[in-house]
Parts: sequence; structure tokens; C-alpha cells
Amino acid sequence: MGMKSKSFSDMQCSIARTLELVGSWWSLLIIRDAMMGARRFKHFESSLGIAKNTLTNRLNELIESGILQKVSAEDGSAYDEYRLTLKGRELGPVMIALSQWGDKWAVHPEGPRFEFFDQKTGHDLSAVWPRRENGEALQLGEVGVRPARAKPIV
Amino acid sequence: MGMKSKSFSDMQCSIARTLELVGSWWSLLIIRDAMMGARRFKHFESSLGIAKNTLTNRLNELIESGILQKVSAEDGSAYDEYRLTLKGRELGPVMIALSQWGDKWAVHPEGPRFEFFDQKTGHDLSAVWPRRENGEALQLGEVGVRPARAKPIV
DNA sequence: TTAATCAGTTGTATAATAAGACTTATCTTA
DNA sequence: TAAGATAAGTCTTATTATACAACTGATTAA
Repeated sequence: MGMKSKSFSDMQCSIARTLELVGSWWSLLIIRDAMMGARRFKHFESSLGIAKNTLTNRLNELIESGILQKVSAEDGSAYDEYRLTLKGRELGPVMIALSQWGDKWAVHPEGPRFEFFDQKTGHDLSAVWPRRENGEALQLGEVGVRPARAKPIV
Repeated sequence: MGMKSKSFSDMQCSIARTLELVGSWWSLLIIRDAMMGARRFKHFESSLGIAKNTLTNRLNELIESGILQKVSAEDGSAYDEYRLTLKGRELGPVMIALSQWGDKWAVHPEGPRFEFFDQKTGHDLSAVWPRRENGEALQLGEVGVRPARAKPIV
């Protein structure tokens, strides 16, 4: 996109700090591909159509951020694999929320390509949505934002 | 960032199509500010420290996408206000998921600045997380991705 | 052993952002 | 009501990230 000398990392907002790590143009799609099983440079490259130098940069940033890690290949190849860390895998809810919104508001003529499901049962997931402790979904208008209270240290 | 002639809009993936609309560097922070009550150009500008021309471009893109709309000011001012549409407000779960991840994985030394809560009760929300129909949270490893089945037309 | 593939690196061109000066319309206040 | 301040942009220039293509050295396949 352009000159990104402006960084979000000094902002106290957790959304800004997250976007500092995964908000670059290709980052979330790289993470998506990793969640769908991509492990090798060529997988990401051919799936995304991203320029090689840009892919190199994004992958290194994600490693630097602790979202991806390079590990020796399972199949004995000399080429290392890129794998999500726990930190990376926990972006799952973000991905599902993005996907769910796109299914509703950025519809492709041929419909959605993929869907998330429960591997235990094969059933669909319920919507990723703000809920009360009892599991009840809130209306969006009922969600408020307030200054964070100090959390107990222990 | 740079040359973004590569567009995601032709991709069938809902995540890519969503990022095409809100994945630019500042877009999600503008939407965050709108959710926190920002309505005027100056609010976004001073909150974000974004260049004016860039802010103008991002705001117009978000209007073009139907995420923001310009409406006449409630207080009678001649300056219009930028307000989220329903389409924009429904990015709430994405925001909460981003915030929740940042609270855990991109911690600021002084802790989180804001938190979401239930305005009805004042209580915290439960985590935005993949769940079964019965409300039970899945382990991330239990979430699978599969080609989308054709949905019934009616 | 030769050719093809993989994972990059290195240029060059282009497009998006940053920064700041400038403009016009609106608002405040004395 | 007139003058100054503020709001919401626009325009220009400089910087930087991305795209694209060619090239390189290591690994793999035939």
C-alpha cells in the first residue's frame, strides 16, 4: 500500500497492537493459508499470487512476531516448513469472524468457498458473536466499551 | 505500504473478500474509532494521527463499501457526520476478536486501555470463540475447514 | 548426471502513504 | 457583525512498500 512509517505499536489499544502484527496487506491471508494447511514457500506463493520478495518479508515478519515458526520438514525434505505457533493458531476466532462477515456482506456470486465446522461432530459452528456468560448472544447495540478496570494480579 | 495493484476482490474466499474492504492499513482503526463514538473528520484525525489525505481516502473507500455513511449532523452543525451502517456495525465481532487476541498476545506494559462489556448488566462478555450449537466452546484443534456445501436457496 | 524445482535475492518501476502548505466554508466570540 | 479560529478537505513533494522480472545457489526428480 504505501509508506507505513507510522506504527501502531505504541498505541495502548489492543486492536491497534494486534493490527501492528497482522494488519499488513497480505499477513492475514498468509495466516489463513497456514490454517488451511500451507507449510511451504511455494504453497503460499501459488495460492496467493504474491510477489516472492513480499512473501519473504511477510513470512519473516510473522516469524519475528512469533506467529509463525520455521521447523524442519516432517517428510524429511531439506526445505524447512512454516508452521503456526499457538499464538498464531489463536487467531482462529479472528479468521472465523472475518469469514462470517464476508459470507454475509461481501458475497461472491458463486457463494462461499470454505466453511468452518466441528471436526468432532461434522456439524456447523454457531456464529462467532459477543455473548453473555450464560452463552446468550447480545444485540450489537448492547455491547459497550469502557476504560479497562485494573485486573487482579493473581 | 506500497503498490497494491493486486486485489483480493476476485478471490472466492470470504476472508479475502472482507480484507479487500477493511484490510487497508488504517481501515479497521477508523472503524474502531467509529464504534467508540467518533463521528467527525477531526475525531478520526486526532485520535489516529493519520495524514489528512489518507484519512480522506480511507473514509471515502469505507463509504463506497457501504460500511460508513455520511449523514447530516445531529447537533445541527453544517458539517456532516460519518456513521457506521449496519454492515459496519456487524464488524463488531471482528473487533472484539482482534482486541481479545491483543489482550493476550500483544500486551501493553500498562495493560489494556478498553474493554467490551454488556450494557444491560455491566458484566464482562465471554470470549468470542468458536462454539457448538449448544454454546460449548471448541478447542482450536477441533475446528476444521471444508469446501462449503451448497446452501438451500430457500 | 542432467534438468527441473525450490527458496530465495537483487534490481527497477509503480503506487500508496506521510508531511506540510494551502484553500474554502463554517463556527465562535468580542 | 466582523475577525479570528476551526473544520474539512486539496495539492505537491518525498518516502516507502509492493509488483514484476531476472538471476542465483541449493535441493530434488528423472
